[in-house]
Amino acid sequence: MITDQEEISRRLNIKGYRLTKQRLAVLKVLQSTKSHPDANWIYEKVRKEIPQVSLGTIYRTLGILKEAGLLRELNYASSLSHYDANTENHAHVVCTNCGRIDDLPLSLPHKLEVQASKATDFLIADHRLEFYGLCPHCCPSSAD
Amino acid sequence: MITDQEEISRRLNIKGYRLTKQRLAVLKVLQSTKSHPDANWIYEKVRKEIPQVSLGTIYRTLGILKEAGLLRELNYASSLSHYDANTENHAHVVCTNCGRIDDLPLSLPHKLEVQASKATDFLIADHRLEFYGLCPHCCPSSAD
DNA sequence: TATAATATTAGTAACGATTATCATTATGGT
DNA sequence: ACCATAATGATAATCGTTACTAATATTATA
Ligand SMILES: [Mn+2]
Ligand SMILES: [Mn+2]
Ligand SMILES: [Zn+2]
Ligand SMILES: [Zn+2]
Repeated sequence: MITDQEEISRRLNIKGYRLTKQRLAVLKVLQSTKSHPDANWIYEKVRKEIPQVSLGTIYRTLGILKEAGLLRELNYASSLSHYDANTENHAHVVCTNCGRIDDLPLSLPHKLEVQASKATDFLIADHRLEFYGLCPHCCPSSAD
Repeated sequence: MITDQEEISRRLNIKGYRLTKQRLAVLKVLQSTKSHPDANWIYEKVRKEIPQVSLGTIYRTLGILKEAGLLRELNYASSLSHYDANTENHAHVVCTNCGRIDDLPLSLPHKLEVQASKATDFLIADHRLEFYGLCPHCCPSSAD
């Protein structure tokens, strides 16, 4: 998670973008949660600080921050996108019932990345590892 | 890939669905390709056999076949869903430039599944492993 | 500091993939 | 054949996301 404002600005500048208060606000909001929120959730939070901000700006900003490598976009079957300020490679668990997304302190062994590179003629740059199941609240056999 | 018609019918019946010619046609089309197509591609193919079929039926059918475990739905950042008749757990490589999706003959080590189960209180049922990069056609350094 | 060039924004309209609705048709069981 | 129910085709509606545009802010230049 990149929190240094100079570094944030630098990363945006590389791609030809400026650091505006809207962009910083979006990133701060995303960095303040562990919940992998969607664009609308971020919009509602940013509005508290910048009431006249528009949802279009949120989407535009999320795209730009992603391009600058300051966040990641996650999306799941037939649903909307979720965003994650943690740009380190890490796995997720997704509840197939309620949509809750948690981090998993787990990364793909380097060996597997190498194996993948060898098995294809694609030039691999990135990967995603996700587990699906039921969270404690949605698990029927649990008395939680 | 489940090709036996009795088995297809059985799997649908378990979920309370019948095997209709539209449903069989959709599954056959999907099973005939390795390209992980989207709903519209499937629609165009099915139309050749059943000209009056509607796109709504394609979507409805894909949902039902998925529920019956006869196909998988894949989707990627801010894009439409793609479908895969191979329901075995296997990894994919996705070209971030042109969208091409290839299979990777690679599966997640069981050890990692166990590790994931231990690291969370979710009840894990499934997972997805994907690599992102550039296919040979989109790779600038390649003279292909 | 004025001025010009450019980037960003808010507001809103448009888009497009997916879902829902509903009248009609097909299917399966008696 | 009759009935109950499931599935279809046609079409309308939904909704997340993008595109457009005029106004505003920022940066570069003189
Ligand atoms: Mn995360
Ligand atoms: Mn596949
Ligand atoms: Zn849940
Ligand atoms: Zn490509």
